[in-house]
Amino acid sequence: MQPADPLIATFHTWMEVFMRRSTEDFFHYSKKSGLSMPQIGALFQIHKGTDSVSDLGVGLGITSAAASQMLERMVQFHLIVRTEDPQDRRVKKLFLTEKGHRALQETIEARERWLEDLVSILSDSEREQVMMALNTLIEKANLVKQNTPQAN
Amino acid sequence: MQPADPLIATFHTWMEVFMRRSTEDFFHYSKKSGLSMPQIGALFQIHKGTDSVSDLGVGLGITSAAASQMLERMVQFHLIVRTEDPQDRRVKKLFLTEKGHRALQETIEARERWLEDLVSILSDSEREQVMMALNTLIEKANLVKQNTPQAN
DNA sequence: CCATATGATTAACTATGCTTAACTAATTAG
DNA sequence: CTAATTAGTTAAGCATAGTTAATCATATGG
Repeated sequence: MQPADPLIATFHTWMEVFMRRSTEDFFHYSKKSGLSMPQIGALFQIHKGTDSVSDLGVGLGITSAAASQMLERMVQFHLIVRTEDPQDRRVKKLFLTEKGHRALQETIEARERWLEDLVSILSDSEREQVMMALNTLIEKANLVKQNTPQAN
Repeated sequence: MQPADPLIATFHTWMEVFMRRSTEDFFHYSKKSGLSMPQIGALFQIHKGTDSVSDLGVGLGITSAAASQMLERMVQFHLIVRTEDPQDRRVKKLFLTEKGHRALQETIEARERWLEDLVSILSDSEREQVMMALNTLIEKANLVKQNTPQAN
């Protein structure tokens, strides 16, 4: 159960602290914005590049029927636009509207609010240390194998 | 909109990368486990120390009626136990069961799976750098003002 | 003791999110 | 041209999650 790698263990501790602080903000934002978690998930998927109804279903782990129904609501709320693909008219192309983009941005910002408080109490040398480590992580994250999209 | 502080900006980038990778895992776990997001939120709250029905409602941003109904289901699923407070018999004390603890642990682990891949491609010096930075963050996080629980 | 306040539950109702099954329209294969 | 496949939608039905309003039991203040 306990990870053997001390760095994994440290990440584990950090995640616990991090989740404890950000989850609450996240839920409260979700409530205030009127967006449900599945809807936020859909915004994320489309932001990530998913652009058809059935792919959205795969990304969210639901049937395409469910995806279609959820989309219908989100289109009505003007979070997403759904247009016909001229190449294959059976397919619907999905895009975030300006409102959809803004909503997604706000969910991210909601989780970051307390990070600002955390950053504000770091000394200059600590800031530099954290900055370098994060940049390392960001750089390396791009090298990690993508979640194989068609793997089931 | 764009944060002036470069460390905040770096955190922002890291969060975007991090969210992109972990949100999907999280949703899939939620599906597989049969736990809904509000239920996971409830487990988190109780793990955090919330131990009465109305406080849980406040923590989740819902009415105590809704909290009571959700608890009833979760008690039936043996995720939570609900006992009478002998001090004040109107109050119900809430605790996670062994099963509840395990479920919560798994939600955290689901988000960490890709972190293991990330850690595995770090060099020794990078590992040390990240380890030190995380320990700094963990230590400082405890000094940040708690989310004022009764602030509305 | 009685009135009031508090914590939790229940009832009635609504919306969302999901499923399966049936259907429509468009594409592709023969 | 027809048959089969694919993308998406619609319908029926169910569970979850939320609301407000009413109720019950326990505490508390006079």
